[in-house]
Amino acid sequence: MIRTKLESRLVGARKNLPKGAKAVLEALQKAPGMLSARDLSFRMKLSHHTKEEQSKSPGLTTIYRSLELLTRQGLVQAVSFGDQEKRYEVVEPGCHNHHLVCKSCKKSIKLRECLLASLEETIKRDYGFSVSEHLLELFGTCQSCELGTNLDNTDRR
Amino acid sequence: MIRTKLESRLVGARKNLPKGAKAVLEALQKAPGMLSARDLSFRMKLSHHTKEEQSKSPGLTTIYRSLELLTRQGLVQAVSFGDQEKRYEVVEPGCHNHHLVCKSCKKSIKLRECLLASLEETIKRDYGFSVSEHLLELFGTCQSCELGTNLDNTDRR
DNA sequence: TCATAACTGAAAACGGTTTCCATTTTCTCT
DNA sequence: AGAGAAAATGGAAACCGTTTTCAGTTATGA
Ligand SMILES: [Zn+2]
Ligand SMILES: [Zn+2]
Ligand SMILES: [Zn+2]
Ligand SMILES: [Zn+2]
Repeated sequence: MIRTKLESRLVGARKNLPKGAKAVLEALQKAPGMLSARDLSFRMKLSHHTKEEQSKSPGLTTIYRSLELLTRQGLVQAVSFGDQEKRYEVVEPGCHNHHLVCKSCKKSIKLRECLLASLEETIKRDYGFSVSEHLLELFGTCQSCELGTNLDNTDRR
Repeated sequence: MIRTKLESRLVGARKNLPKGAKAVLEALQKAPGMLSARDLSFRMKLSHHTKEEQSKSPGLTTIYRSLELLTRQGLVQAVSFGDQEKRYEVVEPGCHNHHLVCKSCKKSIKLRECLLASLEETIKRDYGFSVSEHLLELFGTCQSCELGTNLDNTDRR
């Protein structure tokens, strides 16, 4: 098959991922929400069955390195809540998400769109500042927690 | 002088601050921008002259405790940029700021108003989620860096 | 095949923050 | 003022997420 260099680079992006990174990406895809590096490590171990298999799941170092790689490639997003721990989630390649994080049940809801896209224009005009990245996360109480109808208090971020 | 309990509590807020916290608040007020706890510690030491005096400036532990106290009282805001280190700045009591952080010169510009205040209503409607706090910081390039007219590259956050 | 580069992981280092605990300062009541 | 209780303080150690180091392993490609 004949491809242009650009095509190869794009198509190859996923293929050429090192084994560890591929495993991390898969695990993240299966995960219900955001995961910290350590959470991820646990989950990857658990997803195997025998002790022997578990020991083959990548070490923390590789997980961190893979997350960094995947983030650079735009396949994964690091989410920061202002605490020490970063969480990671898969994203539409090149896109990003923001979240509503319930302080009561700890679940997080993805915003359907970036609230800032439109504002960056305004900021350029008002401040002469060109925004290239931003950090936006919202905290509060989700509907079911507010109504007291939330029985599921699993800390599943 | 006769005061209601509430009045006393409010007026007293600053007065009743422990010595260390008062010192931290003062240092923070004098500072040109946001400071990390460690930066703050340095600055407080430097602001004294003799060795003896310097040793009287509060230790890091007290600084952290004071920042926590001042934050609880709404006099200081902890700013998070998604890295490990928190920065602190004084705010109008009970208010908060967001910033435009230049990735080139590292200076930060305070936004004149919170961009989200109006959006929280929309979010309540669209997601049934009551926002009580939020994290919003913007990164990019400031005007002078973009124009290349910024000679002052001091890393003064 | 051999050489080179890429990848991996355990242990150690790191850096910001928090905890522990013994001491000092401040407050309260007499 | 003085005794006793409560609050504040600071150095050292612990903590915890993350990064670095380095020695060993695996893929790549002439
Ligand atoms: Zn909830
Ligand atoms: Zn966005
Ligand atoms: Zn700049
Ligand atoms: Zn705001």
